[in-house]
Parts: sequence; C-alpha cells; structure tokens
Amino acid sequence: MMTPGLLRNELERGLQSSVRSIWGEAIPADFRADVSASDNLEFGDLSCQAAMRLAGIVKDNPRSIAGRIAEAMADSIEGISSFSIDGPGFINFRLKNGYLASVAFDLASGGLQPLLPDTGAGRNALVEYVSSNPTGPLTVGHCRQAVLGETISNLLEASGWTVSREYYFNDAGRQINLLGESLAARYLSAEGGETSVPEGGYHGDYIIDWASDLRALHGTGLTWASDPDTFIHFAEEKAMEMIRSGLSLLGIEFDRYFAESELIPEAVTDTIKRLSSITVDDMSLVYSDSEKLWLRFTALGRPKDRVIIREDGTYTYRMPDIAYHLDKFSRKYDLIVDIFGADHLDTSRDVTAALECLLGREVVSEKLRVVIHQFVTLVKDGSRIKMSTRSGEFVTLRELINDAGSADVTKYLFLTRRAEAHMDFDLGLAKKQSSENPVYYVQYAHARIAGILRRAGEAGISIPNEFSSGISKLLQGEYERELMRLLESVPVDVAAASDAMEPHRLTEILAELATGFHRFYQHVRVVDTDNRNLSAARLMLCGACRRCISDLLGILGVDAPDRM
RNA sequence: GCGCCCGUAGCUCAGCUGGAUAGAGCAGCGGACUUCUAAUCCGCAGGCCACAGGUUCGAAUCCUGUCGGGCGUACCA
Repeated sequence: MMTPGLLRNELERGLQSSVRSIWGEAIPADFRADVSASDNLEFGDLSCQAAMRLAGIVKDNPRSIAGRIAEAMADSIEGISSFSIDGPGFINFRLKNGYLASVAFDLASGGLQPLLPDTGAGRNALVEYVSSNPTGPLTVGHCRQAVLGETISNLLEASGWTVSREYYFNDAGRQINLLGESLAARYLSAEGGETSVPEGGYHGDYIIDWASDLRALHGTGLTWASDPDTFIHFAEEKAMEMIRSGLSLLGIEFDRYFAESELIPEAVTDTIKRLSSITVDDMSLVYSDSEKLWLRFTALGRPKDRVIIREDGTYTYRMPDIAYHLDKFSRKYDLIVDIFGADHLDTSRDVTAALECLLGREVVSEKLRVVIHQFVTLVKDGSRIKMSTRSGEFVTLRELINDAGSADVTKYLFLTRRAEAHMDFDLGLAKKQSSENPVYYVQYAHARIAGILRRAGEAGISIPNEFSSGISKLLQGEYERELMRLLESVPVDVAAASDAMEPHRLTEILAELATGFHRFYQHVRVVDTDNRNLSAARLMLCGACRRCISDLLGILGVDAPDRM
C-alpha cells in the first residue's frame, strides 16, 4: 500500500540522490531535500525548496539548480504525475488522481491508523499528567493538563506506542497534613469548638461537607491531637474521590495512581547515597549545613542549590520526585513523558539535571520528554480571577463543564491552543461561545456524512469493496480533487502532530476537514440513483472523510455523532 | 534583579526546524435553502505580525536590545 508518508520519503530520497549525483562531495552530509505541502493549489500538491538552499553551496542560481535536479530524478516516483519549476526556484509536484483516490479508498475502508507511520513500533511509553495532590477538586487549571495529557497519550497510541497513563501524587508531605488539620478544624467547629482553619490551611467549602460525612461515619469525639491519621486518611480518600469523579467527567482513566508512599522506603535514601558519591570539580554533590542536607544543583548547571532534607529530617519535594523518576526509568520504558504546568518548570529542570547526572545525559535526553503548558487565566466580568485551592477560591472542572455546556466542548476548546500559549478563558462567554463552538462545526460535518451514508444505504448504493482505476476516473472534478488532496495530507499531518506531541494541530486538521467536506457537500450531489457508479465513488470520499473525522475526534476524546 | 513562556485582524487564536500574495473561528456588511441536515456555503471589509536594530538572495519565523503581560525565583507541591 502506498501511503502518504512513504510517497514523501521516496520523493525526498529521489531528490537527494539526484542532488548527490550532480554535485557529489560539494553537498554537506546532512543535507536533506524536504518536501512539504504547497499552501496554494496553483503550485501543485507538494513542493521542494532545496534548490534555493543549494544556491549558496553550489554557486548557481536556484532556478537552474531546480531544473538540473528535476531532470536527474531517475524514474518518476509512483503517485507523482508531473513537476514544474516555479517562482524563485521551487520544484512543484502534482499528485496522480489515481493515487489520491486510492488513499481515500484506504481511509474509507481501514481508517486513519493503517496509514500512519508506526513510529512507536510497539515500544512502551509512560505518560504522567494531572498528578495533582489530593487536596481538593480538580479545577480549570488541571483541566487543561488533563486534556493535554490524555490527548498526547492517545496520539502516541495512534502512532504505534503502547502507552501507560500514570498519576503521581504526594500523600506524605505537609500539605496532606495541613489538609487533615483543616478537616479537623471544620469537624470540631461544627461541634461548637473554637478551632479555626490552620495557618496556610485549606478553606474550601468542600471540607465542611467532608466534616459532616466524617461525623456520620465516626460520630463525634475525634480530636486532631489524638487521631491525626483518621483525619488525614479520610481527607485524602475524599479528595481522591473528587479527583477521580472529575477525571471521569472528561473520560480519563489512569492505568496507575502512584502514591509517593509506594516508593520503596530505601528509594529516596538510596538516591541520596548515589548522589553523595558523585563529585563535580572536587566538590561533593551533597553537602550538609548544620542540620540540613543540600544538593549542589549549581554544579549541574542549575541556578540554585536546594535543600533536600530539612532540619526535622523530612524531605523537600524535589527529593522524592527524583527518586520517582528513577523508578520510572528503571521500569524500562522507551519514552517517558512528563506534562507539567509552567509553575513546575524550574523543579522539572532540577530533576532532569539530577537524572542526567545519575543516568547519563544521552539516556535522559533520548527517553525523557517534558511538555510544559502555560496557565489558564479565568476572566469574569472583564477582570482576572486568581485561583487557589488553598484559599478555596477556584472554579472546578465540573462547574466549567456545566458552563461550557458539555465535556466535549470544554476539551475541544482547550485543545485549540498550543500548550505554550497563555489562555484567557472568559466564563461569561463560555456559554455563548459554546453555541458557536468549532467542535459543533466539525461534529456537524460528521453528522451530515452519516446522513448521506444512511440515504445511500436506503437507495442501495454503497462504497466499492475494491479499489479500481475506474473509481478514480469518476473523481476528476474540482471539488472531488480538493477533498482527496486534503484527505491525503491528513496522515502526514497527524504523524507530525504525534512526533511533536502537539495535539492542537489535530483541531486544525479537523477544522480543515470539516471545511473541505462542507464545501464539497455544497457543490456536489452524492446520492443519485441515476448515476450509481458516480454515487458510489463519491460515497467513498464521504466515507474517507467520516473515518478521518471520527478517528481524529476519537484521539481528542470527543464524540462523533451520527445525528445532530 | 535573574530564568522560562507569550505579544499576529475589533475579540479568541493558528502559522515559528527561514521561503512564493500572513490564515481560521467569532463579531461586522452583502448574497445562497422546492434538491443527501442552512449548526452550512459564497463574497466584502478588516494587519507597520508589540517596537528598534542585526544575520540572509529572502524574516511573523533566527540573533540582540527595549516595552508590555504570565509563571517561577521556598526548608509549598
């Protein structure tokens, strides 16, 4: 099967060998003749700009270089019908109609997956995301990360990776203690006690509900002084429950919730031992300062040394985080993906530096990929809202989904922006936006196609079972070709999105597909009982489009409805 | 102060491993439903790509600086 990816590879190889056969040694070893999609149909379907980049190297003008390259292209590449030299020196290629139609046929019959390059080849990837500590419900900020992580996981799976989704949380630190103490305060104050939420504690109303649940279960009489573990465990359980229910609203299921306490007891001490045995410029990586233990991050190229063990003997959170990452590496994954908010950037760099020092720079840079996303700023009535779980001021995931109308709308909205872009989210506009949301535009295209397929079924017309050149001869019209060209580029673009781990590109592709189909629909009649062969051929394009849309929406975790 | 991210149409954002006239959605204006779903399509209008330099045959894209916004700069996570 000639796939869009293979076609481009062969074309690039052909161009490269042609360049080498002409100029030989003058060409740098790493020279690549890239082929990309033409952004304007007038310039053909694919375009190569190697000639312009070679101009300086071989001392000739780009147009003449382009001519020589094209002339030397050995045999014509399967699927390419013609080329031309245009503009300053672009080599433009036109794709054969038969090839375009065959790709559409493959899409219609087997969906997107078989046409995607098998980059992962069954290797194992671990994706860590959300990883919010159990201190309260998931908020708008977590939502972006959850959706990002889930879609990246799906995208990796689409390109052949076996993905494990993991949620890491800290169940041993002082935050959990504070949470327990905050619960105790609510519990006791309901009994008329004077206790108030502790300094730095959690003020959210949800803790009041937990307190009454706790009384229902344990009655009265518990005190923070004598039963701290009861409060802590209850609070943690409740918080995890809230988090899980939030995630289920988004349709997200983790393969594993990894608690810090699950790290074997020696994991952290062993890590410290290993770090202690390392010296950089005759200085130990670990040093003590009276009662505290420091890690010399500055020796690893980081801006500041950090405390790793406090005076009371407890670890600061970088330490277990390093140990946890070592654990991940020891589990023999081929790819380890961390998804973090911008506030974790600095820490993540520290952890990476420590890992590079312990495992070797090559191993870490080969396996570890960190995706950092910027924050979501909530805007209400024109002004920004500062969110904080601790102060109890936040908008939950659930409220957000209710406001936006559905989980699908919410997910799609978050995925239209790239991770590094800051996001303003106007709550007041959420509802208004949702009725004119791009997701409906895409879903509507899908529903329209489903409608055509139903109608065709009633008329006894179906997509051909086998591909033949006769089919492509029926698809010569302007709108057919436009749609086929679009469909042909989808697998390549999806593969690129997967390699870059940039899910927002999928929403771009979807919007293009929907636009392409709506245009096609507007101008071309599909079901026509007087032209059954033509109908069947056009139906094939509809089927290809439908599969592409539903497969892509599937990767985003968004529903592809048959009726709207 | 220092580090990272961002600054593109009225609004929300794509485009950023340099390339052929800078794109989309929404908002605005004007057209298209006896025909497979008008949640659609077609057209018009809208831009010193924050600003100033630099590299290049060629810059929204790369480099430097300035301004503006976000995040971090904890013995919180």
